Amino acid sequence: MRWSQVFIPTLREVPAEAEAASHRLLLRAGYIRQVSAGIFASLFLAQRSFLKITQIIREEMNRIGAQEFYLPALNPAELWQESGRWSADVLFKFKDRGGHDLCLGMTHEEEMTNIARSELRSYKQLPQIWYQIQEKFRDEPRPKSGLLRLRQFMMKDSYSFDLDDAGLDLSYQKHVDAYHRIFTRCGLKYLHVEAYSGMMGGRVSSEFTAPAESGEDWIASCECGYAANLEKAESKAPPVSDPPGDAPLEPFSTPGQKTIDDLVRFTREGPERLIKTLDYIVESKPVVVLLRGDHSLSETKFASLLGTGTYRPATPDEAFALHGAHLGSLGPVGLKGARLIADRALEGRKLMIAGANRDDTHLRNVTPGRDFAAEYHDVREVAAGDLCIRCGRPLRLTKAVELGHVFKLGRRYSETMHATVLNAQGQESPLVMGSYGIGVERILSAAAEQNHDADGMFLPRAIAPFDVILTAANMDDARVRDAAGELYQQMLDASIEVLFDDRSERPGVKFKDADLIGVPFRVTVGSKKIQQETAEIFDRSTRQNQDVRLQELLGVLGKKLAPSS
RNA sequence: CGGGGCGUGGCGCAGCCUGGUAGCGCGCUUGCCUUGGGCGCAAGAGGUCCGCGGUUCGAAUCCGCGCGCCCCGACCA
Repeated sequence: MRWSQVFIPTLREVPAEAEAASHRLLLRAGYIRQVSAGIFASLFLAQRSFLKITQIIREEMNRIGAQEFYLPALNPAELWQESGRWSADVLFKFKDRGGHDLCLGMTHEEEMTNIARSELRSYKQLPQIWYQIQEKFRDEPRPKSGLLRLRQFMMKDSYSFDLDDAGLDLSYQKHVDAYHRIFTRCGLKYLHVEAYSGMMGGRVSSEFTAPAESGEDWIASCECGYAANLEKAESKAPPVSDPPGDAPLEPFSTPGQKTIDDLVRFTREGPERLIKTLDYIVESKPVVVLLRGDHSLSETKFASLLGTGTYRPATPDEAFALHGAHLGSLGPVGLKGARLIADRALEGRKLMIAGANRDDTHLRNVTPGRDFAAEYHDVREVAAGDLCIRCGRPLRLTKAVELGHVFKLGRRYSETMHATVLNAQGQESPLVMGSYGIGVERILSAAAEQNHDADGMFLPRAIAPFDVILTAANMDDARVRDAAGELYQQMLDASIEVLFDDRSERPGVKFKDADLIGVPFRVTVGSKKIQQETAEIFDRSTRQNQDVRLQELLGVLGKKLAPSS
């Protein structure tokens, strides 16, 4: 391709709305333009990149025996009403001219299951893995960060159908293997982490995430290999020492001391010596949660434990009705009429401080187990400084972009949608399903996040729109023009994907653009060096410049391109 | 959905407080010049000042109501 003939609208200045690095860069480099919140047009460079990414995905999916489909995004309401997801508020819904309810698919469990149930009859047809690479639509409450959270986006989603759990385990593992190959081939730094499955999800799920500044997920990881999404991550709190011996409960006056911070100042005890009492109303019943003063509740763990997402913090009036005291003096001792859940970090502790359920009063020497009985569960969010549950070393917390999610769905859809096959005994048996997604735009965004500097991007070769940019420093110099033209032809003949910058711009402009757009190598032909029959090969990621004789250039370049191909 | 910010040629911004000719830089067009890191000179083109309503002799500017976009939080099958 000749730059003079293609559309690559690079920007010198950054549009004000772009904050995330990948968003800024992809705009400036002329990859994308925004149409509306969370809706982007992919221009020439972006589309080239996406085609490379989807090709890698396709090859690796095909390698595990998955079959590519193409399904409609436009769905009748009935399908979603049947699965129970019609009420999802991120689902785009509307009516056709006949007044029929329709929606745009946000994933394709319903459609895939629908095909499976009407076509799969026998266990002998299993296992099946079906996938597609298609647009998904989600009415996100808050689209953001360029291509990182979109309302319309491209997703590879696959679905496995097995007769039993053992089969599902196998299909799941195939996907995990394929995903490792996909993200490795895309040249990304990534982590495979344990994930929270969501209220509607199955039992097991894990995510592939790319550490990046603009990521929305927090990942806890350890040298020993343990890694989990913060929603799911478990940890040991560093040990805390309580006073020795034993002592009876002792109320003391704490006028006006309401928050943990207040009490820390007032009592001169550390926050880890306090018990934090939180009241929730769960499906109209009160649930009281106890945490260490310096810990915070993980709402996903809490919801997961409750088995429902229908809960809210209690109002001050409701808390008063339950405890006989106002917020700020609540505690577990003597509490009746509520389910009492304590975080595991309180197990085995003693002589702590908690609210007395009397206004402006707290209790000293509160000892879990002796002074109140609670169910112990892990309900707190991992905090900086916590230790790995496997090996005891300190956990790292990293921001990351979720690239892919693999789920063991089990029978959630096959049961609600009656998708069964006959097993070897001739009995109807619900299909055991898995679902597996990859966000295509997020791969490009994560690569930009991970591979950029002040001047622009240096994308991994496998997903960069071109392998090489051939820069003719001065098109008015006939020797330069001829030599560059010849090199261009040689590269085309060698199947190197080359963008020939033949514009009659000043060299500075061309170098700036070349640095910006994410092509891994630049070959520069200039007036001075052409007289020595040499040109330069510039490695964008390392910024190493190398003079190479013209007749050797193709060979040297070929070697540089080879390793990652 | 709560909090904050912004909306003025393609992009980045000033003007708004204190109402009276719509401006600057970049980009774009043409000519000259220059040619290894966004060069210089000159001449141009390009604007429903987000929309609607109100106040006023007069509104980009003041008031009201909307809409859009960004950020933080909530949410995220």
